[in-house]
Amino acid sequence: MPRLRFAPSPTGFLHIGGARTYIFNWLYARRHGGTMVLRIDDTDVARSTQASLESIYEGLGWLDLGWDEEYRQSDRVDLHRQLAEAILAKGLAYCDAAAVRFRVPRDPARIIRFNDLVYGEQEKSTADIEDFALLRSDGTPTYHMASCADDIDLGITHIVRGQDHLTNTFKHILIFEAAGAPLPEFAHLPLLIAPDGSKLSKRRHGPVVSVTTYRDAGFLPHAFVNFLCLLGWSPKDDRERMSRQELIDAFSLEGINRANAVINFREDDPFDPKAVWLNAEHLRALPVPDLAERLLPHLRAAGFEVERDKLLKVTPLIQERIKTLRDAAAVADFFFAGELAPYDPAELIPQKGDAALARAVLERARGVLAVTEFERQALEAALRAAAGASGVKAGQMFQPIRVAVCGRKAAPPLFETLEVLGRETCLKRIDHAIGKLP
RNA sequence: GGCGCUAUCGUCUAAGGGUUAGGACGGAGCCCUCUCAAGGCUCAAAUACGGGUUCGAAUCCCGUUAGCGCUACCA
Repeated sequence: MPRLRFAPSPTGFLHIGGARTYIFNWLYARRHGGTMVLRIDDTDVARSTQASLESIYEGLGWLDLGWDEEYRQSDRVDLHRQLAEAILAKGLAYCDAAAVRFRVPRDPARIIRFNDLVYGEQEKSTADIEDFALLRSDGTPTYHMASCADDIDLGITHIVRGQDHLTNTFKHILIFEAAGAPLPEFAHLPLLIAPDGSKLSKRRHGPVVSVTTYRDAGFLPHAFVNFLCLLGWSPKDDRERMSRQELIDAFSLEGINRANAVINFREDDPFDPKAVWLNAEHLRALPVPDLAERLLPHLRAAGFEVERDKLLKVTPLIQERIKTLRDAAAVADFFFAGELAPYDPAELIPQKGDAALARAVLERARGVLAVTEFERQALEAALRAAAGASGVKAGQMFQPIRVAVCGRKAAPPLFETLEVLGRETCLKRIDHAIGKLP
């Protein structure tokens, strides 16, 4: 059974490139009934921080992609050192000052080859590889040493990682050979880059590179994972929105392409429009109770008092009007706010009408709403009839009512909205609106 | 500098010798409609450049250009 690993170093926040690497490893492991290993590569004690370790757990936890085994390199230093010593004892490395350095066989030079599952046949002459450190002068293992020793010890069969490691792989093969270990399969992933072609960095690009930013912005983890999968990989059949199971079933390393992928964010629009669209797609596909449950914390965070029963009624009205969970606060505010935010009374005036018409319509509507059953069909019938009797078009009747009860022109369908709001609130808001008119 | 990798609409991608170079996002327009959405339809938009090979090249080869990576006792 294949064994995959994700080996982040806790020297910064989990960023989206790392998340994508994890996802591809995870997908491959699940696709082939393998094991997913999380290994924290914390050999650089000086740069490792607890905060970034927590950000890794936080980010991976949110993605909802579990791992099966977990290790920390700092617990395994003896193992790394032993392998380094063994290589030294075989005469394949030498002491350089106090450090131990691998002696790359250059006389005669030989060609090292491997077949990358994404990039194909790779080869490089040892003449172009310099001797590299295995152990630092303080005796601690370097990344190359620790990583290979662990990959061997943990029985990793597939190393799937960023393309920035492609040329390191030749060094790693040398270590595997020196250790007498079988070679794993290698697959390198194209990198995620910024619109200007530079690599993603927290310093230059800000929070958009951090996984938790997407969580906080109201992305669904399954949508976000779906989006990341589509960067550098495709199912080849035009599918875009895919469930977890569909991703697992369709995933293959051979389907990954080789060019770096741009994540399309801008300063004034920090999220890739396709990520936002895909999120909206997943949002719409969610059963109402599920969506309501996810909306709840975001609405409460925005300061609204929200009861579950009411939210269950509001959710279907906003489901296709929000692109992120966080949008709900702005779209559904009037359902939960005790008092409407101030709005311009001019909004109450319908097309081809004036303030007098608005007042007449609202007064008429008030009369109707005072006596009609608060159920969408009854409301629609009664208000349409009222419009006809007043000699105004339905739209001219509905618009002032909508603004009066919602505080704005863009809102969910009117009759459903009235029904959810209830008679008392609607009458109160219409009275208020009439009062605002000159 | 050396070594390596890459190049299809603005972006993500499909097509891997024969297609009007397909889809999606985003953009424009139309339809639907109580507003806003959602949905439907339509339009604009690409094979980096130059040489080969071939009856035929986005696709294979070479070169150029550009971008990226590695070249640490960072990972």
